[in-house]
Order: sequence, then structure tokens, then C-alpha cells
Amino acid sequence: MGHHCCSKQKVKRGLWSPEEDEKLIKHITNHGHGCWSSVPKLAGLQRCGKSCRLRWINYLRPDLRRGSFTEHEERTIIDVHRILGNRWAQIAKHLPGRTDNEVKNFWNSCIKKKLIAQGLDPNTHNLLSPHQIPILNANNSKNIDSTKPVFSIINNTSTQTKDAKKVQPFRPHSDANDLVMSHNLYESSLTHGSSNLNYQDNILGLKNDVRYQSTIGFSSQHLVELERAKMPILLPLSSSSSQPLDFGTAVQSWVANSDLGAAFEPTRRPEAYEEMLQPPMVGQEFVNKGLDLRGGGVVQSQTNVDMGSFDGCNIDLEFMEAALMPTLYTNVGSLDQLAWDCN
DNA sequence: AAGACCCTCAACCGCCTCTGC
DNA sequence: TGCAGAGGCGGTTGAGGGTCT
Repeated sequence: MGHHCCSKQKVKRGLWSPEEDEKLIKHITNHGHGCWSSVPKLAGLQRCGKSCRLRWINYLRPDLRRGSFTEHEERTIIDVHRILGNRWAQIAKHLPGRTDNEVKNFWNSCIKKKLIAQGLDPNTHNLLSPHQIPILNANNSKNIDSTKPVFSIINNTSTQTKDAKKVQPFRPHSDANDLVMSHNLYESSLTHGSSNLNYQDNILGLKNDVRYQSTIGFSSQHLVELERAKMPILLPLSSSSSQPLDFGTAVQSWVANSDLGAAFEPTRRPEAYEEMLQPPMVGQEFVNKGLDLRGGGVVQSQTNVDMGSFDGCNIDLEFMEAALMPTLYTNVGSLDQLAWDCN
């Protein structure tokens, strides 16, 4: 059944012929794609608009980078996936010339297996427990239904995988307000079998709250350790704007020293990254730029989430997420232990 | 040589969000 | 406010080529 955008038309499906490619390239080169649903008609193709869009984005676009993934790209995918999960489009933004589809395929056909072979859960990037390893290895044999997704095998049921996709609303704990939690708590949560899968989804829920609902309320003198950096740096974060420049400098240093730097460099608003490294704006300058000054960190309205700010340093929000998520992931064992000020 | 099996990846499906009316 | 269309995305499929037995 065709998509609603082309359900009334007789559309061709399957692989694209060179002639079709040529028509599509010619049309888009001369006229741009405009509204995709009108492209097939204008380009003289018996295809669905979505199919044209996909073909162009994933295969015909001139800025695509073809060929095998480099070691650095592979490392980048793993590192960003560790933070963002299966958000292929977001991951692909960190790899110029690569598409979400390409990254996804590479992950499923190559990286996932490598991680499992290394004893790592490809979903959580944590060590697999001993009882999971033989199950996953057995999955490579014909004795196991190989059509089952790896993660459903990890969790024994496929319904769990489906449920895990639902992002639960984040509910902050009212007690502590520390971002940096004892690693013991984290380890304790592992010992007591808290679900990393659910945890990661809750982090995504948290992220949604960051983006759309809340103001980040770090209390003063918190240290955020960017533990993914090769040379971990302790960043002094303060809601009193006492050391904003140090923050920018520290981030700059972190980026310079980290092989993750390129991966986390903001792609949508490169200028935000530059702004982040500049001396802080203060007072009226924030207001002039339409920023909200509540709390220690600031997130703009729902319709403009590209940029947040932190103690006077403007930060691309994705960069901030990228910087903070590993810390949360490493140091916070469960949502009960995570303090978050949503007011 | 041939069939079975495996792997890759282009393409599709269905769902979600956004936007305009 | 609700609806419909368009675009975007992640999960999945299946064709086709490669490898194994």
C-alpha cells in the first residue's frame, strides 16, 4: 500500500533505475525539490514523493560521502550513540556526508556485533552480564530466531523493547540537588538490577523536560566531570555566574583534548559554539536576546531549542546534552537519585 | 558446481511532529 | 481547536551478492 501522499497515483516501487535517477537529479538541480509530493509529477517519475525524497537524501545528493566508514567515524558513532541512543538522524549530523540510513545500517550490520563481541550491551554500552553473553552469541547460530531484535533477546520479551520506546515523563526527586552523585550509588543500582534500558529512556525523558518544560537549576559549586574526555576535566559550574569564562575555557580545552570534540561540535548552529567560547553576556544583553534568566541554566521556548545558555555562556543545547549526558549516565544510578529543579 | 546460508544496504512502512488553514 | 497534508524519523524488509559447505 502506498503512502497517503501518493495513494491515488500508480507508483513504481523497488530499486531506482539510472533513468529515474537522472530525471530526479535533473529536476532538483534545475528547480530544487520544493514540495516533495509534487516532485514526481514535475520530474516525470512514477514514484511516490517520499520515495523521491529518500532517494535524493540517501543516494543522489551531491554532498554525500560514499565508501567505508573510517575508524574515526566509527568511534564517533559509538560515542554519540552511547549518549543519544538510536537517534540515527542526530548521530548522522555529526558525520558530514553520511545519512541516518547509512549510519543505522552500519550500526546494525557491524558496530552492534563488535560491541557484543567485546562483551558490551550495544544498547546501554555497559558490560553485559555473564548470562546475557551466551544468549547473544547463540543468536548468531541458526538455533535462535535471528529475526528477533538483539534487544528483545537481552530483555527476553519483545514487548519490553516496545515499551522501552515510550519516554516516561520525568519526575524529579525533591531531595538532593546534586548532579554529581556517588559512583557507589550507580554501582549499587547495577547490583540491585535496575534496568539500564529504562534508565536510558528516562534520561531521554529528562532531556525532553530540559528542552520543552524546565529550567535547569544547578546549584552553585557543582562540578561536572566530562568523563568521556581522554583527559577528564572538572568544569566549575555556578549559578552565580562567578566563573562563566572558566566554563567556556574548560569546554574549549575539553574539546581540544577529546577525540569526541568533532562529534559534539554543534552542526545546526555553529555560531552558538563560537558564542559559547566568548566572554559571557550579562544582564540586559540576555534580555535583549530574548533569553530567560531563571535558574542557573536557561532554555529557550519550545519553538527555538537550538540554543540554551549557562551562566552567561551560550551553549548549543545539543552540545550541552552531549556534555552532560555521559556525566548523568555515569554518576546517577536511578532517577530517584537525580535531583532536578523543574520549577 | 550448486544449494544453503549470511551479510549488506536501498527502500519501504508506519508513526510522529509540525504547519497551515 | 481540530483536521489534513507534508516532512522527518526509526524499525524493518528483502533483493542481490558473497561465502560456506
